[in-house]
Amino acid sequence: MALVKSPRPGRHCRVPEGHTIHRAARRQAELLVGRALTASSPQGRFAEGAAALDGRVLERVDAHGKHLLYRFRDAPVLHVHLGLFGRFRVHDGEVPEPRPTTRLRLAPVAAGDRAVDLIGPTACELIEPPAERRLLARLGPDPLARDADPAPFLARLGRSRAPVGTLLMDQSVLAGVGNVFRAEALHLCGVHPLREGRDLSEAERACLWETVGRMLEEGVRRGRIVTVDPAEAGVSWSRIPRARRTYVYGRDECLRCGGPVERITLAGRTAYACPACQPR
DNA sequence: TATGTATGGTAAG
DNA sequence: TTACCCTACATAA
Repeated sequence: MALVKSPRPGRHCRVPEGHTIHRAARRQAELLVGRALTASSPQGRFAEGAAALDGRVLERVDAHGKHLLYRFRDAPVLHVHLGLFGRFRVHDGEVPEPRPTTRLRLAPVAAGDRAVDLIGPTACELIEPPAERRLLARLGPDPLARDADPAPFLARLGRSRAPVGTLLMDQSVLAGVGNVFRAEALHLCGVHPLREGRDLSEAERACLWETVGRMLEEGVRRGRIVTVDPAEAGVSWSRIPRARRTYVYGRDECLRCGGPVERITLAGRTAYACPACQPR
């Protein structure tokens, strides 16, 4: 039997949850919106779509949960989802040759000093309005949206018999939460992931919404996931060591009480919980 | 060089 | 539930 080594928090922090996507939307809008863009697919799998976008003016970039929608003048909407492996490489100042795995490169026609590369996405496609409506219709409220309404989220939790750990990862219940935020929000609210949604108190459900929202906002500001309270860690945000940026995610011992962290597979992914801080 | 792992999601059985 | 897709990087061999 192989020794199972636990992932060290911070060592694999490139895979995106909602905050990464909102941050990317903001940054790319700064660099690209209002300009005619060249679009190319060095890797080749999006050659046709890139050709349809080439030369068009980008008008806006919207983030919904973990999904990105690029709106061009006189062209279909570009839908991007990074999935587990996808990432952006943003170049501002010097633009290197694209890597062979670059699915899509967007760059202003006029300026040769900036470009956005998309690598390894789960989705990179042009969609028509009906498909866009279907996509948005299957997403729950996104706490990062300006007009976010918690009511549908609270109601779904309140009537579901599914484990709350499964519900938090379900993008139709709540958009933007991934495995780290799931683990950390449940821990901060003292809720065990295996409890049924409908068994949570109103205060616990409200705590989850509020906590997830705070963590996502902090993630957008910081550009990384830090969920521990700096006061508790005794240092400023930027000085929290990598190994202490989460309470239970990826850890063997709870950062708060030192007790063992249990691992449960929920919604196909490893959930982390401290049975002492999060009783069943 | 090969293997294992990852913060995601979909579609098929 | 399972298989599968997508990529980069660390570690083992």
